[in-house]
Amino acid sequence: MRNRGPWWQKRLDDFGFRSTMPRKVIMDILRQTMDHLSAEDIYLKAVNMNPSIGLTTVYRTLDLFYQIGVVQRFDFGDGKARYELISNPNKKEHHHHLVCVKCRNIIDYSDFVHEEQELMDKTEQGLSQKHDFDIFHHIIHFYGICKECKEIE
Amino acid sequence: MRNRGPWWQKRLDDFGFRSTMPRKVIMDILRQTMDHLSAEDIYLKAVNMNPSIGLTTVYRTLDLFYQIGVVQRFDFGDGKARYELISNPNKKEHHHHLVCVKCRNIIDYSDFVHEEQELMDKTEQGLSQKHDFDIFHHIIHFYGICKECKEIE
DNA sequence: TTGATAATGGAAATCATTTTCAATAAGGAT
DNA sequence: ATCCTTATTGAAAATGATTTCCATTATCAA
Repeated sequence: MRNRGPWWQKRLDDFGFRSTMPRKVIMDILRQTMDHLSAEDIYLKAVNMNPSIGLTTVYRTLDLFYQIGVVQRFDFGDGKARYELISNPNKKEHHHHLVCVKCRNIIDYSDFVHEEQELMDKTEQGLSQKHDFDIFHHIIHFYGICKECKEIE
Repeated sequence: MRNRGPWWQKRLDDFGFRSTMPRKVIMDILRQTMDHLSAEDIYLKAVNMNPSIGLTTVYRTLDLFYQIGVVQRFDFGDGKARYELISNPNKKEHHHHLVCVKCRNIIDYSDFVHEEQELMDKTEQGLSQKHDFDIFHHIIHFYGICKECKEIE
């Protein structure tokens, strides 16, 4: 039975991967949060839903999801990878991140994205040509101190 | 004897840190390259210059340099931190990175930086206000495939 | 229902980085 | 120049995230 269910299941199928219980559980977890979860965060939630799921599988699954373009993977500088679902595969909804270097909280923002997008497109084109480099995507992170951490001290 | 030598030595001194042999060696290495070296890259070069230098010291020194604002630290997604000297502490010469996801090579670019800077300043201001967030710096990385890797296949 | 094999989980391995701790060396005071 | 305090060092062990190994299990096309 081919190409049934939600888009990410179709994508698994298209790539010849199976639609297994751990993959469904991990996908559910990703869909139910706005946070930027680490592999271990996800593992803890997954075990809660089905104790038989192993940490190894979580790592493997997240990597698989990353490879087939179902999640984005970020590194915010705390030594662990963090994952975010790509909710709509067609229009890559563009947002970037504010990272608090104190509490390590991450704020998504999508303001200024329009002007930004223009400049970024222009920059990408220019860079592609100048360096003969095929650009797939870019990331922008702002680092600083968040409201709460400012107030604390 | 205070505040002698190059700016980074002054900075060490201002922070009350000593100017030791390993620190000098590591600084020399950083000044002699345009590459984005990992701790181990630097360790290998350092041992070449003075076999008594230990890997631990390299990690510690790089972290120290980072803390006092002498180097920048980057993560390009290959699981190891990479370091770049801040050549002039006053005018933070702004450049960003093109990262080849195949060969992991990194190209610095400083084109488009002027327009980019304007937009980034504007964005920083807007975000700071909206989220009451003090922004210190930002990073922009472009990911893609470099010229050489395209030609290979 | 079955059979080939993709996927799994647990344990052990790996890799970058950090911690511990006793020995050493930088640099202000003498 | 020498002494003395203590920051700094190097080696080994510890840590933490992620990966590999491998025997068992589960998915899905036939």
